[in-house]
Formats: sequence, C-alpha cells, structure tokens
Amino acid sequence: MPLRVYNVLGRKKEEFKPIREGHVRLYVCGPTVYDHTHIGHAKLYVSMDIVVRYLRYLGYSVRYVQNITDVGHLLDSGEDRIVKGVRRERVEPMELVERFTRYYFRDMDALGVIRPDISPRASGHVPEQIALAQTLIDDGHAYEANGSVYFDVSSWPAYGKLSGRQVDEMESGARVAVLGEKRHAADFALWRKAEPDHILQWDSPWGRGYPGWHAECSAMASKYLGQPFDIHGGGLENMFPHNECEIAQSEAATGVPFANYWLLAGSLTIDGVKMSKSLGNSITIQDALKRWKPQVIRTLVLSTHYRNPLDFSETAIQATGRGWERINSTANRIRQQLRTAEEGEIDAGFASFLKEHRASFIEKMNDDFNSPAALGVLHDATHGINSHLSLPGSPSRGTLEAVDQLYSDLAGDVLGILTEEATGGASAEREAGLIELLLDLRSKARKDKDWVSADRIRDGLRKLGVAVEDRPDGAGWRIER
RNA sequence: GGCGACGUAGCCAAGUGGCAAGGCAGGGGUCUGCAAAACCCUCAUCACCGGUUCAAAUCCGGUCGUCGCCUCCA
Repeated sequence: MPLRVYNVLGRKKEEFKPIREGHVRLYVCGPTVYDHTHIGHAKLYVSMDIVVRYLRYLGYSVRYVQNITDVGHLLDSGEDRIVKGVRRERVEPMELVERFTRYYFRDMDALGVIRPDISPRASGHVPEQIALAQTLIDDGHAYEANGSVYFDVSSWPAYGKLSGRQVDEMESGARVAVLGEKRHAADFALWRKAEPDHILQWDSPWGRGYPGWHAECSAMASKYLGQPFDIHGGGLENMFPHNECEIAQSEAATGVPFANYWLLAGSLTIDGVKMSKSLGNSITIQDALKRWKPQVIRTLVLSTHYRNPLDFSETAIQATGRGWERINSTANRIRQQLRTAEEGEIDAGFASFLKEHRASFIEKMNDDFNSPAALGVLHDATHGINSHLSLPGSPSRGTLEAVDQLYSDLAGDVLGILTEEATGGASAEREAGLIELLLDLRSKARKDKDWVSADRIRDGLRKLGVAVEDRPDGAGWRIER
C-alpha cells in the first residue's frame, strides 16, 4: 500500500506523489525566536520530524526547509514581538534572536528532532520579500497605501480555499481590526511602514518599513524549494490567516500552485485548556526535560495522531512513560544479549513474525503517518518478542540480530524513541562492560548464596540508576534514569 | 456571532459499514533467595435521540458537551 496523506487542501486523504520521483521538498513554518520554546513547539516539530524521518525511511531524498522568524510581527498591543523580548532581556535585537535561535536548536536537538536542511532567517531575506510585494503590485494584486503595501483580497477569488473561509463572512466579523488605509478588511500587509522608533526596519521602494507577517514563508519557501513544492507543514491554528495568506500571495505572484500537500498538526492543551503565556500554564521544553526523558516526551506526542489535539497532563505522560519502558528495555536487553550470543540461525516462524510486524508498522505509517497505531504494532511485537525470549534456552545470534534490526529501524530511526544504550556508542559500550563485570561478580555471589554481597551490588547499581533484573538465563540490566 | 475539529473501558488512544488494536491502571496466576522485570489469564457494544442498511462506533438528521481558530503564541 502506498503512502497516503491527509491533504488539508481538499480535506481528504490522497496518495502521496512527489513532483520529482524519489525527492520530497518540504517546508514547515518555524518559530519566532523571542522567547523559550515550549512543549507546544515540541508537539508540532516532533510531529513533523516523524514525517521527515518516515519519508527518509521510505527511501525519499528529503529537503526540509524551516524558517526562523526573527523580524518580529506585532502583538495585540501593537508591540513588536522581538522588541518585547529585547526589552525583557535588555539586549540588541540581533543578539536576542541569535540567543533564542540557539536555544531553539538546543531544545530540538535534545528532543531528537532532526534539524532542517535549511533554516533561513527572515531578516536575511528582506530583499526577496520586497520583490514579492513589488511583483504583486505590478500584477495588480497589491496596492501601496501610506508607505505600507497590502494584498488586495478582492483580486484573488481563490482566497479562502485552504481554510474554507469566505471573505464576506469575515467582513461581518467585528473583531477584524480595520485599518483606514486598507481597501477591504481582509486585505493583509505585505509590507508595513515603520514608525521612526521601530527598532527593526529596512529601506524599501515605499520608504522605511518591515515585512508583513506572511511574506517570509512565501519568499523563502520558493527560494529554496521552488514552486510548486511538495509538502507544506505547520500547526492547524495557523491555517488562517497565515497559511491562507501564504497561498494567496505566492500563487498570485507566480501563477502556479504554492504547495501540493498541506499537512497541519493539531495543537496542544494542558489539562484540557489551551497553553498560553497569558494563562501562565506554559511549560518550557527545558522544564519538561528536567522531569521526563526526551524519548518519553516524543512517545507522548506520537501516541496521538498528529492531526488530533494532544492534552498534556501528569497522568498522561506517566502512563506513556511506563508503556515506553517496555519497548525500550526490551530493545536494550536484546543489545546486551547480542554481546555474548552464540552463533545460530533465526527460527523461521519467528522470522516471519518479525516480518509481519514490520509490514504492519509500515502499513499504519503509510496511512497518513498513523503513529499511535504504529506504536501499537511495536507494543504487539514487543509482546511477542518477550514471549519468544522467555522460552527456555538462549536465543541465537540470528534471532537477536533480527530483533535488534527491527527496533533500530522502526523505534530508533523512524520514531526516534530509543535511548542511547540501545543504539550503542563508545562510552555506552564501556559503561555496559563495567556493569556486566559487576553482574559477573554478583552472579558468583549468588551461586555461593552470599546474599549480602549480591544485594550490595544490586542496591549500589540501583542508586546509580541501573536496575538489575534476574532472568532464567542470567542477570540483565537497564538504565532507569 | 462565523468557521472547523472532536466526544470509544477508571485514564490515554487506534479503528470511517461486517464479530471493538494497543498502552497505563485494576484483578487472578507463573517464575524468583528476596526484589524487579517478563510471561499467562482477565477487564467496553463506542455522548444521547431518531433514520438508512441484511449489517453502523463507522453513513444521514437532530440534541447535548468539550476544544481550537477568527486576535499574539505552533
């Protein structure tokens, strides 16, 4: 079964067909870097990370572009977001955005989110955004008014095709701030005139100003991916107006489609309510990482379909953590046993069990990246693997290698939820060797019924975060924290 | 007010016409020096009402409820 994705543009699942065979060009709206990243970002970018990882698993060559918004954009109060951060942190604007850009990457790295191939900064693409506005003016889709440039929604009948909104409906909405210089309430800024004290401003054909808040994505996506490109990802809450405006201005400027598939992720709530700084229930990724393993945070995100909302709660993440532990500890145990396994082929029946589960995992992921169902397959597989391994006798090297391959491909490469000790590394190897040396000593003590020594080793290891587990075929261990 | 999504066991969550995946928690066992882990067994007619159908959690209509967006955050 081929990969099918739910395309928000058209609101239905479609078979995914890239423009160029074997290649996928993907754009995802990135963060505004004026404050710390929070778990809402984690939900969105882990979701998109899975899309990228899975496409690569399928063999596609993916070019992933994600912007860094460092030019501000206005808050409700009329204040520029970057300016707000500058005031709070008492630094230069570029110092602020550099700082939070680094924090963003640091946090995403910690969560195992693979970096985009290109992370273009909006501030570095002002000429491209000016050119976009100019093209739209030249073609009659935009107009200049009092030093600002607005997109003329009435010139583009397709406006609203992504969100399903009608311009007329919005006009009646009393909450749309109507600027006197705009011809239509729904017209949006491509370029804004800057007041003299506005910190971030550039020269333009219309005087000093700064880009409108949708321009950067259009300009940078087409610059690095061409147009049309394959997939545009982002958060559902940005469908309107942001994504809608991107489409309108990009398609009006070029006459060709912007992106073929729109994949939008559901948002995150905390204990049932929206997370927002004003409500004071915002959790930064740094704080979350102090309490939970990054792999557990990822697993929580994956346990809900990316298009659905995720409710983050203490009970939810704890339950996820325990379930995750089963998969991770089994994967680790396989790694350990592989070190001392005896040569031997895999049993044919068990080989086909693994093969079926891999196929089933792929089938779920092919259905619009159904990670919760795929995770279910992994749990099923783990169940069967543990059953098989609890049979008398030591598993052969062939068996262990096949299981290790399954975990490493699906739980490791695609979902990114395995811990370090399951994936190797020089330091991990040494640590494992030391632990196993101690377990050797303990095994000798147990044989001599020297329970005091045996328990001293077990308790000592536990204090270091290593849990010892006795099994019929010898003692195993796993990292608990 | 407008647009949209959702409502499946104590909790989380797949499933879009044909006997309701999976995880957590709970109950009962096995193994074990003790412990932990693992294994075995067990635990739901799908918000409500009406309709279509041989057959509906799945389709249609209505009711109630929750959430999101329309305005800064992803």
